[in-house]
Amino acid sequence: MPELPEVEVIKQSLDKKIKFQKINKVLVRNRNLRLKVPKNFELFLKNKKINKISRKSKYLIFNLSNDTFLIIHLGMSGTIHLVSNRNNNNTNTSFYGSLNLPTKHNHVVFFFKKYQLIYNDPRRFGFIKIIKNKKNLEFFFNKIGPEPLNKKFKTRYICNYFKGKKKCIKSFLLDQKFVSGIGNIYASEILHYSKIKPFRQAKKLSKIEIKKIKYFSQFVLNKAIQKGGSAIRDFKNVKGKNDNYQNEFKVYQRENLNCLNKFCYGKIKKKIISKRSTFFCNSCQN
DNA sequence: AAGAGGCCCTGATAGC
DNA sequence: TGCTATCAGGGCCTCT
Repeated sequence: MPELPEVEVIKQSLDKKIKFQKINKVLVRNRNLRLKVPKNFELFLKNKKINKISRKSKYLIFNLSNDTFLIIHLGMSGTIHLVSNRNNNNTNTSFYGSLNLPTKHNHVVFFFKKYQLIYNDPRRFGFIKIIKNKKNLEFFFNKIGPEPLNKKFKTRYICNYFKGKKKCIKSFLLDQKFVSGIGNIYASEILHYSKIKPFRQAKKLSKIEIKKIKYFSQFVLNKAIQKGGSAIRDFKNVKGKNDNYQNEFKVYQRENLNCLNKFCYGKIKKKIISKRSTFFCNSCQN
């Protein structure tokens, strides 16, 4: 379940390896991703150069030659692997998203001079899409709200957005139209830091509480990026098991364990909110 | 308009 | 052992 930090880590890693490289060839093994990979996909990308790699919320963006863009969304089980062409026996292989290249579900392969970039996605909730000019790109991202790390994510913006909204705060943190980049794991973590119960109604939050949510959204995401993302179930990070944000989880998947906050004797509870498991402390979150 | 719920999908795990 | 049920989750869609 790659959220903003995981995608950022992938972006930074890819930047070092395939920026300014030319796509020599594309192989599509399975077109049935969340969006169908079009028939002319391979031909269209052939010989296009990657001029820039960026990220917007959970989307990876490749700026290609001729004002075209390739965007990749990893859904919840998508991973990206970068395999060196020099050794086909998988020793000294560079990869992102998993410690080993899976044998199944390698749906799309991009061939570069030195590397193969492999898009793997068992559940196929992710997609790869070509966008043909900057205006269309802007239109595509218009539907998406600001990132927590963006200047637009202001206390005033949040307060205004929450006016009259009965939906709970946890649901809003997952609502990409309101704020983009937070997924189910970090939403629980952010609310625990903020000491706010996930099922509180958005409109009933005080300004101070909203400031806390804003602050800890940034805090948690930044810390996760620093740690190289989280290695949970489908997502494993290139930096290895000992250095990732998973070890920092205060509530996620800690049901019935003690709250880690000093002087708090509460227990972590699990509750399903809008079909997603949500973790919180029954004592120190108000 | 806002919000609730369904759906897409496969793999891991639990229970019988 | 082998079957079925359940859960995991992001985002888009439909319905009220």
